[in-house]
Amino acid sequence: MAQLVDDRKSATIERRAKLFRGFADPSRLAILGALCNEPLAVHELVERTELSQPNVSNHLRCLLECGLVASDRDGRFIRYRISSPRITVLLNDVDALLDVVAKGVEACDNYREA
Amino acid sequence: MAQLVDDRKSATIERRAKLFRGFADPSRLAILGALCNEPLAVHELVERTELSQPNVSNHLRCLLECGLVASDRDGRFIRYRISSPRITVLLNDVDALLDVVAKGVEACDNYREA
DNA sequence: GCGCCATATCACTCCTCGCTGATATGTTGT
DNA sequence: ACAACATATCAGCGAGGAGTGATATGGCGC
Repeated sequence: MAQLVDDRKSATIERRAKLFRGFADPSRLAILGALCNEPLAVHELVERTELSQPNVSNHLRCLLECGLVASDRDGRFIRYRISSPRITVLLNDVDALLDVVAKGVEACDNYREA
Repeated sequence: MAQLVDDRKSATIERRAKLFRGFADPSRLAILGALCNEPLAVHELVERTELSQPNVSNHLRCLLECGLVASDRDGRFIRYRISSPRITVLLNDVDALLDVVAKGVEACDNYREA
């Protein structure tokens, strides 16, 4: 039983970690940030994020698989949009937390200065 | 000016990404999760998370530098606590988002099955 | 002061993930 | 059907970071 609880707990933690990893990349954040304003096609995302096209496509595939974005075909374009307003909520709360800890986060050199 | 805006925007993105990376690790999530309930000393965290002591200390240093946790000396113990309730808010947001996308996240194999 | 416990630090290895460059698939007009 | 554009896929490279083991520091009681 204790084991069962542990398993459930760690399963939750693993899921959380995996979801956080989805957000823990500047390229994906740039894409999600752009999509929070309006749905966009891939080539539009390439323009705005200044990332390479394969790079954007790769990230979109990941985000799509994870269910963080959805896609609709529109002629030869494929238009992507965020799948849930909860994503926007999450990003806003991160900014709120950054209001408090931004200095520390920037100073922390345990991983590379972005 | 456009350049300035770009710089500001990308600086925001980099900060967000760095903060997300802080949360994007099962060990740190286990530590933060435990601390959300009550302040704990290092050896207590070691017991509950079943991580090695150096490992816990390393993560705590990082979390401390980032300002996500705070510490108080208490005799020979050092008691750690989360620094802001916004962290709890953020973790709740993630769980809320997981309610929607959990299946997709687990299925996504672009990064390793936690 | 000495041993003990609590915590921190460091060097090292391994693994994961992001980016690139080339190429494939698909869709639309003519 | 062909040319042009939009998007997806894949192999390979390179870097960042997590964990371990050994060791150092620091406070406490006897």
